[in-house]
Amino acid sequence: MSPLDRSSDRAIYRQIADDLRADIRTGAFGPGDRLPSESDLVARYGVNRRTVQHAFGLLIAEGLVYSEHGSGRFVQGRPPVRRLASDRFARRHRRAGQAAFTVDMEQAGRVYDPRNDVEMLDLRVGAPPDRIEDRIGDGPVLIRSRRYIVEGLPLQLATSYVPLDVAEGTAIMSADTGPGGIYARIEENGHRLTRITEDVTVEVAAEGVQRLLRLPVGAPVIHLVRTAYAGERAVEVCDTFMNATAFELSYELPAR
Amino acid sequence: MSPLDRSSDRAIYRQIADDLRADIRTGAFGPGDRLPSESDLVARYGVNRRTVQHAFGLLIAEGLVYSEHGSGRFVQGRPPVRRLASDRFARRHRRAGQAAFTVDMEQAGRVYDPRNDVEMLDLRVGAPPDRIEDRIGDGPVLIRSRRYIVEGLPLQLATSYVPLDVAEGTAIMSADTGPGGIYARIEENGHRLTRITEDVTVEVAAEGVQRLLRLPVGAPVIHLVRTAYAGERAVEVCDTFMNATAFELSYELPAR
DNA sequence: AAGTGGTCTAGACCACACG
DNA sequence: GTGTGGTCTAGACCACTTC
Repeated sequence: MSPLDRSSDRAIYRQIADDLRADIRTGAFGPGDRLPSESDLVARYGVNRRTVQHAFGLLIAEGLVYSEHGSGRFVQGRPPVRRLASDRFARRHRRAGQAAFTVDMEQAGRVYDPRNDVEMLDLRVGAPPDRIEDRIGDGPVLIRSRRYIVEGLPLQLATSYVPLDVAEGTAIMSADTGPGGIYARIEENGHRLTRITEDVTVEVAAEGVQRLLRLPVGAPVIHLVRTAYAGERAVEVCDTFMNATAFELSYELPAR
Repeated sequence: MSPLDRSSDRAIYRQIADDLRADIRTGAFGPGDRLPSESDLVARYGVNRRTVQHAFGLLIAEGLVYSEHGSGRFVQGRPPVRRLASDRFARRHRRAGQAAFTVDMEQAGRVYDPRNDVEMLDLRVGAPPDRIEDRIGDGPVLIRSRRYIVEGLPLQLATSYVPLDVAEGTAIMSADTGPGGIYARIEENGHRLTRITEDVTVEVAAEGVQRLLRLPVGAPVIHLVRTAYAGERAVEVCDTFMNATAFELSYELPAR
């Protein structure tokens, strides 16, 4: 730890954040370690508690640290999962019985078991919300909301919308969609997928999302809307919120 | 404006943020409008100034509001630019003399002139940094750093690395790369592009990036690393930081 | 000069976690 | 109970913008 430079242009809270960041990067504090408490740092630097909190606010926003009320602040673990968009939907994976998320986690070397680590939040027939209706039409759809938990941390919320006539009579209607996931069932039902689009934005997590992903207030999330087409028809829209610090999205484009 | 509910579980600063957010969404304050000052809100809600600041902190993190020291806080304008990744590198655009960024801005209806709105930050021959060397090899490269300004706002920083033998003798070496941009010149020089990869992460802006993009402290940026291949060889790596609230990334994938 | 936001201090009450 | 972080108040000094 370096002493504070009170005469510096750099704000005190930033200097403290710099110190802690350096300690984490050099490995003085490893993943999962508890960082010094607010009162420790107040004593060490001779500053106010709010100033220490301000410093932690930065590190938390950076995804380097997380806070547990009543317990302490800890170094965030694992690096991002690389999500190979152009490979994860490959038919060969579906044939091998693997859904896309499982492919990602396996390639990232994470411990993930689709039988235990997916929570069904909602499963019903209904009308699509407005911004999904633009993509999939206004007929009745099957709505599947689920939360993916990896190594104890919720990484992703996904809500799939499938036109009822596409889903009906398949395992898409039930909690367990079977090997290869939704896309395998859609293709078995006679809709051969031709192309998939993904639209990616970065947003600050709304309150529901923030709570379900166990994120700090103000944390960014990746909002990804995927649309799968069979010919000209959209046969699935998947609305996904991902922990922004936990993923790297990887795409391959043709150079037409 | 609704009154505060002091007995609510919802923190005061969040209630104030909710109020202001609603006023912006309903259009009570439009793009570019100045919001009430801290002292206005202190008087209106009967809270401390720090609490008002905390509320603004959320709205700023959301990209809804920006702050000008000494002047006030203002409603952030324009919606995100949709960046059609699968189309923007199409050869037909290069043939038409348009670089990828120009294609995006034109499709988004933004006022942008590549002759005035690109600042060259760096243009030299050197060694690639480590994380780029992994992609492009350790030979000498041409390094081009530029900042893209749209309607007065810096939206993107991009640093291109091109192996010197690919760039030499072309307009890539000079400030103005000519119609169709770098990729047009690379292809003219005998390297036909075969594929492009893009790796996307979300990060909190480091200080240099934050200043150059005129972002608030702690703001998220999209970090996009694009690699262009001619056959097996990487002929350009472009390291890009984008204002995360200003872009929507749009991809199309084959359903192989 | 007056108004604005940026930062910092001092002190307080609360909710949550852990032993 | 004790320690932890979450929130709020009161007051202060500073830097920047505008008139």
